[in-house]
Amino acid sequence: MPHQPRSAQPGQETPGPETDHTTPLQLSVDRTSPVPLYFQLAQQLEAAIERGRLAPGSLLGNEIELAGRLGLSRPTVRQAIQSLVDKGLLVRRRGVGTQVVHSQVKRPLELSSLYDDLEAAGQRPATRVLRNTVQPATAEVAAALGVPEGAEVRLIERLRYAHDEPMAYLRNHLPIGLFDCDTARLETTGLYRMMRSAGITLHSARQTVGARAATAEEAERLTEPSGAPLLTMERTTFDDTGRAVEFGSHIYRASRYSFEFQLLVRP
Amino acid sequence: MPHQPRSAQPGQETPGPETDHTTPLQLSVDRTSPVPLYFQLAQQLEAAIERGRLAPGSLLGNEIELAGRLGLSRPTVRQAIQSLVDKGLLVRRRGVGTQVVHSQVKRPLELSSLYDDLEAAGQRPATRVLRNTVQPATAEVAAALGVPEGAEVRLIERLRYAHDEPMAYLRNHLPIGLFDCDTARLETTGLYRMMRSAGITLHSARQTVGARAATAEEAERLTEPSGAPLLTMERTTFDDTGRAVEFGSHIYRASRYSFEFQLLVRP
DNA sequence: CAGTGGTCTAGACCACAGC
DNA sequence: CTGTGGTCTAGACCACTGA
Repeated sequence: MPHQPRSAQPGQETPGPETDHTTPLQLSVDRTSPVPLYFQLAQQLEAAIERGRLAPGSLLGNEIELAGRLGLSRPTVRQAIQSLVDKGLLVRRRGVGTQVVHSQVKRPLELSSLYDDLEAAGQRPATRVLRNTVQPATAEVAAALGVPEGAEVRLIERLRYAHDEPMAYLRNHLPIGLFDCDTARLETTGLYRMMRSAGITLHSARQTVGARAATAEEAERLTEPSGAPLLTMERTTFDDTGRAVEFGSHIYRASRYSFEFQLLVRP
Repeated sequence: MPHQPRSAQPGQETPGPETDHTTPLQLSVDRTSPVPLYFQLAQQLEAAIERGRLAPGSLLGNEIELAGRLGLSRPTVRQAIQSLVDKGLLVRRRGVGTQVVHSQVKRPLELSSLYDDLEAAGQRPATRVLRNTVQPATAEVAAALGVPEGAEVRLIERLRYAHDEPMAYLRNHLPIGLFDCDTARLETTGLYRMMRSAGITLHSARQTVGARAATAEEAERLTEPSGAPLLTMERTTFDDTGRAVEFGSHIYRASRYSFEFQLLVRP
């Protein structure tokens, strides 16, 4: 997600090799594969767009013809196209056709953990677990997690480092019994990765991002001067059944971090 | 979107009237209506969930039976259900059935303008346009908007007030000719509302949120003490064809604002 | 006008969950 | 085992776009 080291520059993407506008595009499906036909087609179209074989703005050819060419039914082809429309890669216009979206649309950023972000950025992340206990939920935590006030919840406090420098102070509350919350594993990986490997399917998160000046204690913990601007984030994460699986209340050194994310308009 | 006055409290939702778990739910479609059948069904299901007539976790009844009851085909019913699954209101489990998600999932926040947010929060927003000109695009702006460097783009600088107090300093770059950018209208409404009424369909936005200390000039403009923490936001907004329609670079008084938004995991 | 996507039908077989 | 959703087919008619 969303978190990005300040140092990371949004590099300009180099254009792919010259697009071949003559051949109509090589597409085929494997009916012996367990992969759904619509999914195979969607993957191939997405790859073609990605590689520039389908130029931005170019028409895809009508659905009937595409279905005939692949030996598929029209609904199946439509399902493939629809999945790419949902991803924002294609646009359908009645009476016109289906075209590749103009300009390179960057793919939406994933809901990843700060740990993964740092690792992907080559920042050599490290974690120090300051606390890993079970406590009764305060009113705020109970409301966020949807548990009764006073119910036991796990509290985890961590310092996240990159290149041996503190980057963020992370405070998480989790429902107990959801998955094994081993301190040793917490030190070597991210919370979301632990959840995913426990079979939890993350679905959405609601966040509030703000800023404020660091207190003396916070400043010391993050090796910032007192009063330095901090980024604050509160996040409640939900799984695919709508249950809250995590409530976090974090602070980041604003001098080192900013959040990057993609918002989608829900029509 | 995203922007929320600090003062706004996320009020606890009061539970609806007692759910009737006996009657299977009143559903019907009007075949004379121009509204698609799957959409009518989706609306009714959504309303039922909203009103608590369908309790969280309750099963919806299988698709075949539902189709039979409504006189619809299964694919049509599936299309309705799928749209609600996409919205995060329903969960499908093979071999189990379709159930309403646990816990009230808040609906994703919209990509609205700061103006709309303030207005919705009863903050009586006002805008002062400081600048509304056409300029050659800098490298950064050109990259964000996908236009050649040096091409003419519109530059708008605004101060946004709430209750007669400055809240944010907004700086926008827009492709020229996209829509009429009248200064008078800018003072009485939001940019996104102007775009929408010009027929532009907003699709997604990519944002970066950070924080830093205010410079002397910024502090004065926002009536904050020098060095006060500011929230910074850069945003590029895209329409449904993938074209960048706006690039903004804004600062907000951290003492007054935080951003709230919802992230969705794209499977 | 012809061509496109938007919607809808009435079937079919399969994979997986839970008993 | 039964019941569920997941996938797929081969048609159909309509609404809109652009020439």
